[in-house]
Amino acid sequence: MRKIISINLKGRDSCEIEAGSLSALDSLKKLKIKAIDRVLAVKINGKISDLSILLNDQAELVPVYFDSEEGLEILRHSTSHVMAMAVKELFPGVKVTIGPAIKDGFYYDFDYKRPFREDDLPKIEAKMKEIIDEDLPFFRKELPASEAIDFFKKEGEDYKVELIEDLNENKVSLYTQGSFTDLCLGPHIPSTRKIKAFHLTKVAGAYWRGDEKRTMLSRIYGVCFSDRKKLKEYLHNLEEAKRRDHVKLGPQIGLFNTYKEIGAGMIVWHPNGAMLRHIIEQFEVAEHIKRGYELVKGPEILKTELWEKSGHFDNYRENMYFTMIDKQSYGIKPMNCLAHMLIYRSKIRSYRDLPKRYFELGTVHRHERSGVLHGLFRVREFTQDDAHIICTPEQLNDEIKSVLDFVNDIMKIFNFDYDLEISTRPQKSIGTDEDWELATKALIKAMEDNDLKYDINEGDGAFYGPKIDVKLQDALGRKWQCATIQCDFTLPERFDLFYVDRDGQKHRPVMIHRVILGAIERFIGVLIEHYAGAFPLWLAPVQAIIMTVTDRNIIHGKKLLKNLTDAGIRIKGDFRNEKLGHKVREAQLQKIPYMLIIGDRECEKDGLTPRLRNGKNLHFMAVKEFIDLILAECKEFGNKSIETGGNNHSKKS
RNA sequence: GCCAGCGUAGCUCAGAUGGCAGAGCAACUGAUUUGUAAUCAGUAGGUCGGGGGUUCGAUUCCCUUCGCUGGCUCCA
Repeated sequence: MRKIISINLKGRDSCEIEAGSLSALDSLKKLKIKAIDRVLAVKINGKISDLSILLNDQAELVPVYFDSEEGLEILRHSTSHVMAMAVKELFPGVKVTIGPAIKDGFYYDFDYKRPFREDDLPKIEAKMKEIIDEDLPFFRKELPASEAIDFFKKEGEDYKVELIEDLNENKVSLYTQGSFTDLCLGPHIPSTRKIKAFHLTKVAGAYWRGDEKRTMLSRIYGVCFSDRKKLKEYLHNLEEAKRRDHVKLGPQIGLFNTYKEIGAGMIVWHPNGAMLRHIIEQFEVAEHIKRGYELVKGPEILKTELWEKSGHFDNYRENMYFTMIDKQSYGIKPMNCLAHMLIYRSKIRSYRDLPKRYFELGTVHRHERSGVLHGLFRVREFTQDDAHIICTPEQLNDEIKSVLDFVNDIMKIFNFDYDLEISTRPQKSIGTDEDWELATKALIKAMEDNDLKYDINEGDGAFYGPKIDVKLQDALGRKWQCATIQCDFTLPERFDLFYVDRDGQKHRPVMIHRVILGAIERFIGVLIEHYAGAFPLWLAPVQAIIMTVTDRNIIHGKKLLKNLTDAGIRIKGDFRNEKLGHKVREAQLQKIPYMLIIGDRECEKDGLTPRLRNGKNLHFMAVKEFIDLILAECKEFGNKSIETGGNNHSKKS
């Protein structure tokens, strides 16, 4: 029996067709949508599908275009299938596993008798281009799981068999293009020629199903965009990121270095970097004192017994270093909380004393696995701007809220946008379910009270409590975890912390662990890349450099050097017998904000002419005028001179 | 820790199918006295990351170790 159905473009044209007579693509054509060749898939009543699907029921259609987020995901996923096909043709005996779309591209994991190498990529890429030129259509087929298992067994694709068995579905779908068939939910692009711009970028090892106890597979990464221009743009951004790379830039501008004779993951701060740290640390101390924190300082090593008591020994041992002193085992601290607990416990506390807010720029050591180390971002010794707030359960909400405000204030000063995530109870953890629930709710409530939007990160909390993680975004839009706020009911219990309440009875306080910048090392790494080494004046380790034109000007230059140093300006002098252009070039490469040119004119009129690092010259000015200029600029924290694109700090819309 | 790649002067890089190790910049010395991204000349600089092996001979081939890079796992 013929059935007539009505189809329409969401909120627009509609028409009637015979059920099962037209594919989604033909229907879209019939509805005369724009730029049909840029459509990759379709949403049918909200559900995303292949264009080849036949319409059997009344449908509201929304075309999915190439450059939409969903379109790109489909395109990238299909490209991964094309890559898998190319690899199978080039490397007989290879087994395929999974190959999803990811940010900017895709990957596919393979099991082959040898891992893939970078120099395999051009061959694979060439093969992929052949496949794309053949314009092979993607076919979808649904079949019972058992049949699919038989099919993949025959093909020798054991990983696919395992995947289907674990799916526990009666029916599965397969996609085929040319000689290649893959287990896949879809949807896919109509045919391979839709792929216009891709590039294979790197090879890497990856564990089967992310489990380090299972087979090491060989992963190939690629990027893929809707057109060549976007691909070029992406590659250009990579170059830009390389130009800002703190691992290279840091040593070049005299901030820090690493030394293999000292050891992996250990940072040595050179004068400019030590100055930068000092500026940031001083700033932080002042900000904390302003907000009612007290400075404290714990030792670097504490008895192992204490780490056993806190739960670190059971839950964090692999990351800790231990040493023996007089037959006593000690652990080098990986966190700062223990001493803070004992400081609290050193007196009987009344509810009137709470909250106690202990702040420490605490240097910790963690045994990070060698493969994860990277520049300042992952190190084995680092300093946290760490505080522990011990308060009554009633105060918890307000305290979390004020920490969130604190984070917001500081991020604004450094000109960072950020996102928030709540991480819940992990597998390996201590404490009761009730406490975890209570703590998690407290975090959520504080976020909602502050009208902040957040994501949930299941099972990603610390072993002693859930946390709010702050992911800041740098000038290139990359995200970094820095601040974290963690709620803890367990350590107060383990250390038997209490306060005496109005009722004269002992009660258990709650503890918040929190950092604002996180690890100073990582934060400085982010800053270097954010500013490309050209720090705003208040952070610049060297704010200005005096450069003389000839030796006649040295006396005046030295006088200025003293005046400006006395005024508290971080200044250097370049009195070498070099041409001015040479001195300018070097200062420029060092990204020093102000170059103060001193020639005969400046000597006669007793002043200086500043040149900015952007190449602009200011007018001649007296020393006093320059000092005022600098002090005023420092007060702005550089927020006017950098553009990071909008100042949205995660407020709910 | 695992997979892959890499390590030659302070930096950027050449080099040799195994036969005395090179350039530019930086450094140092001298000349030059200079006005906004590199003045000229000269000098010095290396157990080719370390250790072991194969070889008449290793920076080159093999093993091992240290370090770096990109991923995986982990994380501030």
